[in-house]
Amino acid sequence: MPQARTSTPRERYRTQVRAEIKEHAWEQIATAGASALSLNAIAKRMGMSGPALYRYFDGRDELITELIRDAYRSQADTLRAAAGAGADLAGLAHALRAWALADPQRYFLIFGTPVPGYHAPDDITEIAAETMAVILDACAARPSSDGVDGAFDAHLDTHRQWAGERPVPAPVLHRALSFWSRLHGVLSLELAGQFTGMGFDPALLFEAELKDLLGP
Amino acid sequence: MPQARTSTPRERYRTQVRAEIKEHAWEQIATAGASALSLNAIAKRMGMSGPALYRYFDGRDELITELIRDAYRSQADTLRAAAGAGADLAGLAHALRAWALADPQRYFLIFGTPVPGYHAPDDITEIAAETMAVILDACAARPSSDGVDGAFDAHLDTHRQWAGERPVPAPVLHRALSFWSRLHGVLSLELAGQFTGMGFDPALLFEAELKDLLGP
DNA sequence: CACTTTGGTTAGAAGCTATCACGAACATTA
DNA sequence: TAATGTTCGTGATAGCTTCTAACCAAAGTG
Repeated sequence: MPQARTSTPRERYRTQVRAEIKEHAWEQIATAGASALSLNAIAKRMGMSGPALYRYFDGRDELITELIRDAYRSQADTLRAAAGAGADLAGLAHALRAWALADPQRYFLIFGTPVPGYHAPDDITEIAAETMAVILDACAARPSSDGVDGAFDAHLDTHRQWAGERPVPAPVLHRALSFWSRLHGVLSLELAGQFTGMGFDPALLFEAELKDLLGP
Repeated sequence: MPQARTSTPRERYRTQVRAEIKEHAWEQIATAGASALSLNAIAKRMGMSGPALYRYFDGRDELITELIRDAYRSQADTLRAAAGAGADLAGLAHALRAWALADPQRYFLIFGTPVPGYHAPDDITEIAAETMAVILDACAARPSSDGVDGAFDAHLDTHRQWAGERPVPAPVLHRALSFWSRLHGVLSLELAGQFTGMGFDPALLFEAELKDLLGP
């Protein structure tokens, strides 16, 4: 059990209110999108008047940054939990898809349209690296041909600092990037509704891409 | 030559002003993103006061819808031009990438974060279908095994209304969807800056994905 | 020349973010 | 217990946004 002595009643209240604010923010984002997030609306729905929220967040940007942080953390936790439960690459893919479908706007908060001026804080890129680490480990666990066969593999062999200290062969790095980008391709198009009206089942396209990814 | 008699001076003025408004809108979108598009700022930069723009567009939504329409048209024209110049699937891929890199925010206007309430007008989906038609034709021009090999191919064989009347075999439909989703995967991640700081060249990942797509 | 349509203006309503100054509740210390 | 300091919430205000309404002038039309 964590030591509860260092948390004064005021701190507890503060963190509780912050959590409640984020709760309402998520609800609002899920229904109207991140661009329609209104501090005023959140405040009124919580029974207090506008400027009160500025006691808890420096402004709209800081709130959104915090939500982005939580989204990254949620994604990393989900994949880590799946990997911890013994999931292989296919299992990770399904976990990722379920996580994305559970809240599409949360997915787009991470992978959606970038705001030209915005630069994510360093700790966020660290959390993103954790997600990548889970994928990399799952890729390394799969048998693969060790030969460096393509120009990209040769390039990756000398540009691998994003993989940290892991001594994985270049084809594994390649597989991880393909895994990420292909699943993101299907998922983002599906979540954005680009497949609606086309008449086929996006889940089957996802499975087909995954099968091709893991296949021969 | 089109008959110029049906265009009165007033109509010419009107379309010219509309074009100028869209010009400024694109500039603003490219630098600050679509969410930061301000009718007021456009008006002031054009030397007239705010509400004047409402003579030309019903509101912000209609302007953005018009920009989205232009973006789709630009994409379709680009791909059609490439196909007309004899480009194969690889050529189309490179044309698409160049088009996306030329204006990332234009790409995200089409494929970026969807606004929950928004539904595109019918003519926009028609233009999107034109783009798909170009890709489908290029896919059909490639030699491919005719056997229906996967569950998804079987599914596509009975859910193919999105391909119109084209009598292409299911594997070709499958190839077109993979082409679209995989290239979108790499492109959107690159344009969103998800690869920055990782140290490898996104162009080479794009080439690797393309090669795998066209390969054996 | 008179009349209608069109383009532009200013004024204003309603909404948003964000800052400021003040009062009230709470916590801590003398 | 009393005094002091910190934190929370308020209303007022500035400045921005979209968008409507009322009005005026200019351009085209009978």
